[in-house]
Amino acid sequence: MRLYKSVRKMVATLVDVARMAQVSTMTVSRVINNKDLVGEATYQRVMEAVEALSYVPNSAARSLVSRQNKAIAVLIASVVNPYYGLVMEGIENVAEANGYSVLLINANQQEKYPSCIDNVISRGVSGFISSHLNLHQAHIDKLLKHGIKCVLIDNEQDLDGIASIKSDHRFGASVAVEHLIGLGHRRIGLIHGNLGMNLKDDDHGKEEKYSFNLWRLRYEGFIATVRKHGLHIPQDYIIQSDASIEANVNSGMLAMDRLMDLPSPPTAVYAGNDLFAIGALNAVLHRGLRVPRDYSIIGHGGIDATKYTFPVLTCVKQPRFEIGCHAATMVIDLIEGNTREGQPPVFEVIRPSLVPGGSTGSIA
Amino acid sequence: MRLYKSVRKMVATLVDVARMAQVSTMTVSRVINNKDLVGEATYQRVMEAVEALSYVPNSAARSLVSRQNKAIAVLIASVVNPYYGLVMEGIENVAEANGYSVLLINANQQEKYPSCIDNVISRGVSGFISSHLNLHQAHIDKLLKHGIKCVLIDNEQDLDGIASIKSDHRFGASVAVEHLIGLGHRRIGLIHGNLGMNLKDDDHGKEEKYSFNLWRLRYEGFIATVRKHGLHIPQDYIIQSDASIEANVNSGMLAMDRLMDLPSPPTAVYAGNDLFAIGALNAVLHRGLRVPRDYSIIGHGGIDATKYTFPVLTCVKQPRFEIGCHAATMVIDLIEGNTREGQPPVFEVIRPSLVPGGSTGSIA
DNA sequence: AACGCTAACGTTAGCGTTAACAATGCGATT
DNA sequence: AATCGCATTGTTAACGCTAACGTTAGCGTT
Repeated sequence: MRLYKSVRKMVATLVDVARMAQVSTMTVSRVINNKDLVGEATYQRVMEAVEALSYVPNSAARSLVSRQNKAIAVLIASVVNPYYGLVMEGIENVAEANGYSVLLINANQQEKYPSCIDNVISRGVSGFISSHLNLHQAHIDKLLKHGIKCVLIDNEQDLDGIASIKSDHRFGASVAVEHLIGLGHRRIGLIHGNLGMNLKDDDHGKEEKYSFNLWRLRYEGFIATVRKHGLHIPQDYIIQSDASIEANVNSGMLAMDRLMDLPSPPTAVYAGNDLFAIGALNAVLHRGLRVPRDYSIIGHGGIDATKYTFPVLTCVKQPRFEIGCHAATMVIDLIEGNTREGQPPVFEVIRPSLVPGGSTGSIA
Repeated sequence: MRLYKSVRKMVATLVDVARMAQVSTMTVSRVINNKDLVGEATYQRVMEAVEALSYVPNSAARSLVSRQNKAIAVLIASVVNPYYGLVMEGIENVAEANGYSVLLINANQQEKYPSCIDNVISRGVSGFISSHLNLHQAHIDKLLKHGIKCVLIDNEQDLDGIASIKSDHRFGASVAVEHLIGLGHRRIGLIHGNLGMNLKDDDHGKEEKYSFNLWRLRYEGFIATVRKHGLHIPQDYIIQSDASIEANVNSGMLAMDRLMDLPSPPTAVYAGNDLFAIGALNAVLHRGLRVPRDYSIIGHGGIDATKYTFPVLTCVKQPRFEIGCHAATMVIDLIEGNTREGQPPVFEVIRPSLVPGGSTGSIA
């Protein structure tokens, strides 16, 4: 006789419940899954046993047999980035409402992607959401091969046939600029991040064509809109800054300083993200000037911090919560086969909207 | 002959790898777990097969047999709360470095706790961390009964014998007040949240004694410190506000307005959290007054938003990243049995530190 | 009365992995 | 040469659960 059970078994299993309720394990299984027909009396007896033993189903066993574990892996670049909070919240909400769990995975460096992907596969999750990463076809293919349904949020590259959600950054930029123009501004500055052109030819990047880049899209939206209104924007009104999470606000300040130092500075600035905008705002205040009296400033993103500034920052807001909800709904639909077979993958574009604050005003 | 395999098997398993490498499954298992001795040649052969089949171990099967799934569940009240970001980051970092995954669970309402706990148990995680919740002994007992190791971060109630991490809120408050007194302030206001006394006697709360409440501790720290310096603080310098995440900044503004309207207002304010402080700051600026010229303001927490204000907010900073790291290290130690059997559970107290900013200054 | 039908429940096997033990082979030791 | 020891690999059963199918009893139908 082997001594497998040396570690005393402390947790009740289906077998224990079955024994206690004097039924077969299958009946217990049916009861706790609310399916098939089970007699009323039996049902009660089983439930009592479940209570008495405080039985909780073992999901490892479940997913082993069902090849589904009702979990969704979420890959994001940084938990700290205030942008993701609401996205996560949206995902979590929908997931929870559908009985799914969320596996959070930090993919802060591109080199880590492969191991993250393996991790995801190994965990046997049913669904996968990535947010604002730069996943390649190969990564996704591996996931798909393992039967994992994928949804991408604002992936840098366009990937064929993968369900995805994108923010309409170009549109957002145009909303911002239209707002400023509507207020009478004709000299408008732009602070943006890395446009993703002229990439260094490193090993990974050689064959990549960035068909999607947040900064370039916002830049293009800006240019298109000012052009549409026939405004002439001098080259030195457009400043590229460091958008890394650590530098953000600071580089916004530096950029604004440069703009204010121009012989003929802009009267309004569209900052490509909220932290730039906050930095710009602070730079103005630092000189003892006022917003929006001296400069109007508008941000893009809609993070909470925009509500904490004085004056409150006007910004273009991305519906982050909704994006998260959408993404989760999409994966779950994919997992549960709610989408018709032949149908092409969902490909949603979400439009941001203007949130008026106190940092923009009519030109004097 | 049954038709089990009707869904074509698309993912390679140990058996496939074993067959390809002409060895037993056990040998493959040994190879991928890098343990026991495996011959060099065999090792290579197996690894090749693993590569060729792009085999990824099935963690459901693993955890079924090992009763461990190298996952840690993290229960927090709100993903959006900027406070948790860095805590999560710390947890994630340590977890990942040790091969653990993080299961994120949103427990935004106290009524949801039981189902969250069941969820955690069902998922069969090895470890459990909760952050800033109000878990009861019963919740934890259920987890422990199922062999799940628990660590609590700033749980509202003290629970016997459970490893936990606490911030020294009282000390933090004293640091803040000492800082203000050091600058010459003698009329100091306090904005705080619900002290958790005089609780309504609802069904759940009848037998509860809150031995730990963030706001009360900070309040006590404030009182003790001003008393130590022999300062007289009139009752109307102390304002209780709504600290819910939605109201935070606004209620900080309202509170500061009330303070400024006093016939003899304080010269400095210790706001019990950063968002209160930001609100207070904005209230001052709104009146066209200046910080710290007219009022000094200090916050407590150290969220990123403190760096975005103008002037930058002086605050007492809780080492959130470190707290997360600690918590994760503690659970993993518990899980892997690195702690001696007889040893009492770890019970750590973390002290915050002052982060000087521009919102506090010497009294005129 | 023989039949079929169906609701209610039971049996069996298998999901992919690993712990425990067994077996093998080969050089070294006595 | 027989024995021992060790390194390496194999065999078996079990983890907890559920899909697929089998069985039973009670009912109505012809």
